[in-house]
Amino acid sequence: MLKLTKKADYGLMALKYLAEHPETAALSAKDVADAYGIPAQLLAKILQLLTKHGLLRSHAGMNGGYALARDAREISAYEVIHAIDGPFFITSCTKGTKSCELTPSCTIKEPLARVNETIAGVLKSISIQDLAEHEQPAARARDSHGLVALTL
Amino acid sequence: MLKLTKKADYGLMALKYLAEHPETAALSAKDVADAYGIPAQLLAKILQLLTKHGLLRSHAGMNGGYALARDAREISAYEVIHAIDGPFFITSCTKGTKSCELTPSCTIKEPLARVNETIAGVLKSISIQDLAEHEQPAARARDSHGLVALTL
DNA sequence: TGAAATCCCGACAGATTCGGTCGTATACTG
DNA sequence: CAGTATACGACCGAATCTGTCGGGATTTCA
Repeated sequence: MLKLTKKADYGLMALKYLAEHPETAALSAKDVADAYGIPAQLLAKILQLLTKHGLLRSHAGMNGGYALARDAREISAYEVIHAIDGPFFITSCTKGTKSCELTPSCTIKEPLARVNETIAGVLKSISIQDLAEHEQPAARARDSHGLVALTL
Repeated sequence: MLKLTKKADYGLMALKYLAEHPETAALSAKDVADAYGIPAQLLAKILQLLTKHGLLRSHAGMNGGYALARDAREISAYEVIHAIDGPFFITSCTKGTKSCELTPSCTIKEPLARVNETIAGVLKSISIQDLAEHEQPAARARDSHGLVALTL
């Protein structure tokens, strides 16, 4: 399936929202949740995670809330996803650095590890800022799907 | 998480195994399952799926089994994953062509749809043959992670 | 023709993960 | 002190995933 969890989605949406409102010092979890109609308490936990990973700065109390810890250009989608869903590996057997113990003959994961890196690279190349500028940059001379090339 | 299901892993492993044994006319699900120590009945169902999607040809009876329906070079990892896990979308809200009804304000998915295409493109560029030749082609003048570029 | 091997397929149970809620504690503001 | 907000752990229901079971159909071979 290869799909993001809803939490990661929510996290990206929230950061995008924060990036779009740089004028306000901080936005509460509830503000953002209401803006998108997502469960406030769930979003709160997500934002707490992002704070713990240094992507956001939080402030309790009245007029408190969350703000980007860095420029939107300096926060990649990869960081967000990684902070929320943890490290991802395309092969289900890969856990940390060790190969799969269960099926020692799993020779598939070595080539897929490279795919993994490629995907991670793509995600790293996308910043929150990119998401915020959702005015699509129009198909400026690009082929079918962005630029894809993999030196396998 | 962004990870393949075990089924998809098994499917890729099985196809790779078939690609590595072109001399035999057909291999039974049990043969392949034993080779990798994976549940035979589960693998059988996976191979049936792949057959239904035209990636394998099956033959019942003694000395029956499965064989690649095409040259290993002509079967992409994308097809395998797609056949087993169904269409994948990186954003959890994307269902078919319709936008997410739940959160109509989900503006995140448009940029991510492009990431999705990129990933699909990478997966399409990898053939079963590539997996079978797991002698790594050595880092032949490649930067950090294959070639990554995305015209967002 | 009958037995063995093999594919085919639907149903189902167990485990895991995910989404979401609740309750409580803590921190800041005024 | 009262109100607003984050912080965090426990928990539950739902969905998904993994794996198993059982019965059937097809082919080969003796």
